[in-house]
Amino acid sequence: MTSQPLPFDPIARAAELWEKRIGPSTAMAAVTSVMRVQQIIQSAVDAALKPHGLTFARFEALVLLTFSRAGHLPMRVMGERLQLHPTSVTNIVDRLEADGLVRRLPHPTDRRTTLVEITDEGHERREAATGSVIEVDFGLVGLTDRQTDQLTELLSRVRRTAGDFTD
Amino acid sequence: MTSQPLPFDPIARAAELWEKRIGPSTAMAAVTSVMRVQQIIQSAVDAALKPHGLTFARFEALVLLTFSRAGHLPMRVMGERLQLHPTSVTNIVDRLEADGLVRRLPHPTDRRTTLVEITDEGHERREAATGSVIEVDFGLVGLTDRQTDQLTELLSRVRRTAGDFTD
DNA sequence: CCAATATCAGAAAGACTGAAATTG
DNA sequence: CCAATTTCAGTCATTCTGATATTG
Repeated sequence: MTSQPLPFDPIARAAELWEKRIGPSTAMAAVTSVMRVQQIIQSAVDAALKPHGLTFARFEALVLLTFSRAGHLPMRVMGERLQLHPTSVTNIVDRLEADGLVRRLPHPTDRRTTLVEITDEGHERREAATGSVIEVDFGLVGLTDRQTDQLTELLSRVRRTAGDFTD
Repeated sequence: MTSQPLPFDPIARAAELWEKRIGPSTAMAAVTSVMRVQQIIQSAVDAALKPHGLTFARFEALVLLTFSRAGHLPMRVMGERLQLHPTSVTNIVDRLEADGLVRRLPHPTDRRTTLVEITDEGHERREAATGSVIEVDFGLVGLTDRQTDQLTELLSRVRRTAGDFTD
C-alpha cells in the first residue's frame, strides 16, 4: 500500500471530473468511499487482532458464538448470520478449531449438521481481542457517536434494500 | 454466499447483545455495516462488469486514466490514487494491457518510470462498462440522493482522520 | 428419490514479502 | 553510494464452483 497522505481528497476530485465528463457523481462518490473506508477499517482491525492470532472474520465468528444462548451454533446458521459461503465457514471453523478456540460437536438429533462450540480458551481469546479492537475504535475514526449512528442507519437502508433482511 | 433474507436485522441484533454483554455498540455496529455493504457493492458491481471482462479494480484504473489530462499516468501515481500496492498495479496493468485496453509507454525524461496510456478500445470498454454500473446504481440501493451525499460526507471524515488526505 | 448439510479439490483474483534490475 | 521505480518469484488467505458423502 502506498501510504502518503495526498494534499487533496482523491474521491472529491474524481467526483468533480466524473460530473464534468460522465454524469451525476453521487452514487459513484459514495461507493468509492465505502470501498476505501472498508480498507481502512480492515487493516486497522486486522492489525489490532494480529497479536491475538485472529482475523476479523474469525473474530466475528467467536463473537457470534459468544452471543448464542447455548454457546454453540450449527455451521449453516453461522454462515447465515455472518453472510459467509458454506465453504468459508468450514475454512474459518477449521482454523479456529486448530487453535483450540472452538470445537465441533455432533448435533443431537440431526446428524447432518455440525455444531460449533466456543471453548474456554476461545472465550478468553475473544475477550482479549475485543479489548484490542475497542482500543482502536474498530478503525472507525473521526466521527462522533451521533455521526456513527447516522452511518449505521444509512447503511442499514442499503442492506435492507439489497435483501439482507426484512424488517 | 448464503442468500436468504433473514426476518430480522442481524447487525441490529448483534448490537443489542453486544450492548448487554460487552459495552457500547456504536462503533461495532457501524463497522460491521461498512463491511457488509462493501460486500454488497462489490458483488453487484462485479456482476455488472463481468460481461465487459472487467473487475472493479480494473474498471477504476480505466476511469482514472480517462480522467488524466494527458491520457496517461505513471504506475506509481496510479498506485497512489487507487491505494494499491506497487505489485498490484503491475498485475492490473498487465491484464488490461493483455486485453488491449491500455499500453505501457516509456517516460520521456525519467527512464525509471513507466507511463500507462488508455487505448481507444480502452475508452470504448470503459464507456460501455460505465453504463452497466450506473444501471445498477453501483449496487448502492435504497438511498435518496441526499442520503447518498450524507454517506459520502460521513465517510470522508473517516478517510481524512485516517490520513488519506489533508484538506 | 429429492433436499439439506458439510466437506473437499481445484481455480481464480488479490495482497504481501523479498529480491532484483534499471535509472536518477 | 543511496534512493526511486518497476518487475518477478513465491507465498498466503480468501472466495467461488463443482462434486461428493451423509443424512432427513
